Amino acid sequence: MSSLQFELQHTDLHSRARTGKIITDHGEVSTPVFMPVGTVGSVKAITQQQLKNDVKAQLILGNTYHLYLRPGLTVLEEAGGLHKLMGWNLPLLTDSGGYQVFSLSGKRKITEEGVLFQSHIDGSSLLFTPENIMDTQRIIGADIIMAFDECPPYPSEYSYARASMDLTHRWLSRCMKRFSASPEKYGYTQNLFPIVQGSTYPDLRKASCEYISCQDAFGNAIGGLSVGEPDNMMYELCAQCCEILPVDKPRYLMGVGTPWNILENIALGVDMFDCVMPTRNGRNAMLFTSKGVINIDNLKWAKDFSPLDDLIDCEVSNYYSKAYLRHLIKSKEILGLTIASIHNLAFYIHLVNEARRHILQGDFVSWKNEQVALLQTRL
RNA sequence: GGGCAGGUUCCAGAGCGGCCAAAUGGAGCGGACUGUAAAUCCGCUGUCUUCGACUUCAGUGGUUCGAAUCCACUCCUGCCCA
Repeated sequence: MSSLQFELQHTDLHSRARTGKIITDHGEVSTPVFMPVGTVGSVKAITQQQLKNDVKAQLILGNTYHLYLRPGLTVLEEAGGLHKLMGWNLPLLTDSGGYQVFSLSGKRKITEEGVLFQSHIDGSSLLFTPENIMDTQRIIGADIIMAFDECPPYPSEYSYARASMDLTHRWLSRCMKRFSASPEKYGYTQNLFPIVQGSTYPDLRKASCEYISCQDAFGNAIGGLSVGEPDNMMYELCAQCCEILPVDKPRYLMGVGTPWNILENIALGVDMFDCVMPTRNGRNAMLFTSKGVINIDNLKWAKDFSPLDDLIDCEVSNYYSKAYLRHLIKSKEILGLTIASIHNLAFYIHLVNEARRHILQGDFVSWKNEQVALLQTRL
């Protein structure tokens, strides 16, 4: 079986930040990369064309739990996979449903075998196991797929965190066994990323990173962060993980985060990020811009006819004014959701591209420190 | 000119003697949101510095221990008849 490729291009002298390239059968991805989240095969409120042309996304996410429920396996299989169903010919990554173990904690029961979910749509019982999650991700057909894990909440007791991590590790073995025993369905390569857990406990994180590193996967993910812990705690744990995880493999920090979170974690050696924040918060009136954070609902933008952001390379951000977007959002016009989502995603991707440029240029740390302060400004 | 029905806090609209600064919507204002059960959710929305105090339910004057609620008149609004 062939594998994806990761080429590490350049490592910063003053931090652990690096640039690289992931090569998949659906194209190349420059890292660091931010991946928009399209849970059900849709980055909410925006089209695939907008994703390519305005947002300039290189890779987007789908979610196994959600896609399994709708549209379901028969549709996905007959379509020839998610790429074809949704009309996205660039790389895709699917999360396994491990996050739903966390976010739908009131609707599931964890056992050694797997997780028994009560469907959030119709209440029916569904057993997700490492094996059937692999099978489902084969049918969805993303270029990168994730191991089935448990994302424990913050805070978690040590004993719980340890047991949860061990379970995730046992599930990983089952995932890898099933994955390697099952053929790719659509003639292109898929690769499985294992996920580090261990909650907020350094010794557990260390153990998990060491365990994960031994699997010799194509890339490795850090899970269980950005679930409510303070930023500094996240950075410390992430730093620790990046020191252990292989240098020559991409590192994916799952679910992170704010623009400043992303810059800080790039500095620690993370290559891949995804987060719902630019889209969800965009739909809820929060804009991330080159000059700081805007709540476009606020009265003070009502007569601000300046562009959303004229410092980034996005026609939508350069063209529409704050006053207009405020009007759309206040009026609950559907176009407002689209413009806000495109802008926020374009901003995130611009930011990560700038990070790459500064890493290559050699002034990443000073640029990053300046940006981290600036981007948090409440405008 | 006559007959009905009404005038409540930004709007709509409950309340019809004390539990009313006044339900519920909406609008407005503010906040939250991190591998998406989210175009969602949570506050605030008469004045004052909090417990609390004070001024409100078209206006004026009454009845009553007590009135947005009852009575009288006045002023408005809608519909109907001349």
